[in-house]
Amino acid sequence: MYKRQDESRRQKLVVVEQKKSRRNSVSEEIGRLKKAGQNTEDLVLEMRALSQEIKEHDEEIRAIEEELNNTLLAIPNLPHESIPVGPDDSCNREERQWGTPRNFPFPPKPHWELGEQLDILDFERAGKVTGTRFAFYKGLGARLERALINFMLDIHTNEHGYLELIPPFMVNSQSMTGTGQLPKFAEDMFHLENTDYYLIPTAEVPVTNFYREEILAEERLPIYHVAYSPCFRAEAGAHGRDTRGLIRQHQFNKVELVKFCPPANSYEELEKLTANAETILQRLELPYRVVCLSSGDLGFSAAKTYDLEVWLPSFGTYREISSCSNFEDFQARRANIRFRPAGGGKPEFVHTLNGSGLALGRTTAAILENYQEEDGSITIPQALRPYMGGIERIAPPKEASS
RNA sequence: GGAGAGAUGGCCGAGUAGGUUGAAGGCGAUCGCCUGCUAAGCGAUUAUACGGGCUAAUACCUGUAUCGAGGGUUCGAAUCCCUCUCUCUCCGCCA
Repeated sequence: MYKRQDESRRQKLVVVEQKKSRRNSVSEEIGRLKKAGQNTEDLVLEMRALSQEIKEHDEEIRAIEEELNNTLLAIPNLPHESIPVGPDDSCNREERQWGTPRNFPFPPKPHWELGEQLDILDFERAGKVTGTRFAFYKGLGARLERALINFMLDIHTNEHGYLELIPPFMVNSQSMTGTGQLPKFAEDMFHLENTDYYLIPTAEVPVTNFYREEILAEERLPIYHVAYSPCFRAEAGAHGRDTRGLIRQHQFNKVELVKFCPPANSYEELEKLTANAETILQRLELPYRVVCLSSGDLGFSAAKTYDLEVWLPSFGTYREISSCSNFEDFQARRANIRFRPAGGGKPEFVHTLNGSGLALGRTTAAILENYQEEDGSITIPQALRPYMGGIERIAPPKEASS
């Protein structure tokens, strides 16, 4: 199908290019003849007809290319051979576990109850001010979220070698197409009326598109970027799922890791990127496991994905907190991001990777739940205390304030 | 938001009465020469993409396209017309 279209396009291209070649040379000839004062009427007439033909050919080719392009944009990426094959998440493969879920001598509360009792989260007023699936962070809750953002950014920039970017939080449709959100997933995003702008669902979009339409010198690779951004997701089709708490919001914060590298090392880079994200959970001493998504659970654009799942006591399960993927050249083709091989030669597509390092809302939820005490207070993880001005504990307010 | 100016090759910068301009000149870069070394000097080369041919080939030959983007006029457009985008200056506004 694709092959046939492509061949027909190429054939037509040859024909039209021959005609253009003739037009160019004859036009030049006409110029010369006119200068010499000779009659050129016949040639002009002939060229008029030829130009018309060329116009028709160009139109045909354009139509074929558009059709071809549409076909291409709707095709998902090919899964990597190392991932488990299966129809859905039941076939995902657990790679490893880290830490041991704490044994609570009391029934652990869900984070939204803790947050409301501590007066650091306010879902009700967010519902009034905006709507469902939004939250206010308040007092030490806001402080905790802010501390986590800085904590993550510092580790990734200082220890893991990522260069920080603060991206635009809106992007145009071309960028959304480049990373694979468009055209297929338009309903998952917030589109700004009367514009070509979308609120970003993840910093992956602006950061990956940073190098769109560029040819990078191979010496510059690999490129590592880390970016904090809020993320906006319409969560279409998620009615009734995770309706309470911070797990599934229309807006949440995230620190995102993005890599660009030559094809040869992209799987090595995926392991490193995943390990970088894991570091955050380890420093926060949050139990988690790493899962390799099966072919059926894999996203549209990814070739291989590791999910990091953090332990949430009130759920009694692990929940996704980071998703680390290798897109191979899928995004690079769409966004036309290439590199020139060190030895010279034709530009090749880079491989792109990204992963959350980490999603903030879920991290906050995990800290509240895993570090809760019987009286409803929260112990701040050791590693985070410098970012909290030395605060060790978030205690319930003496009197209910509002 | 109002008024004006502009967008040319890695960079700077020519080129508007449409016709060897893929594009002068300069800088930079590369190669060679020269020179005890360095500097200077001299010579040559110096865009990219996509096709076709020939191939071991990213080499070579050849075609097409590209002077912000898209469309139009014309036998022929960097040069004329329209639309859009972006940049700059002034005013207004604003964090």
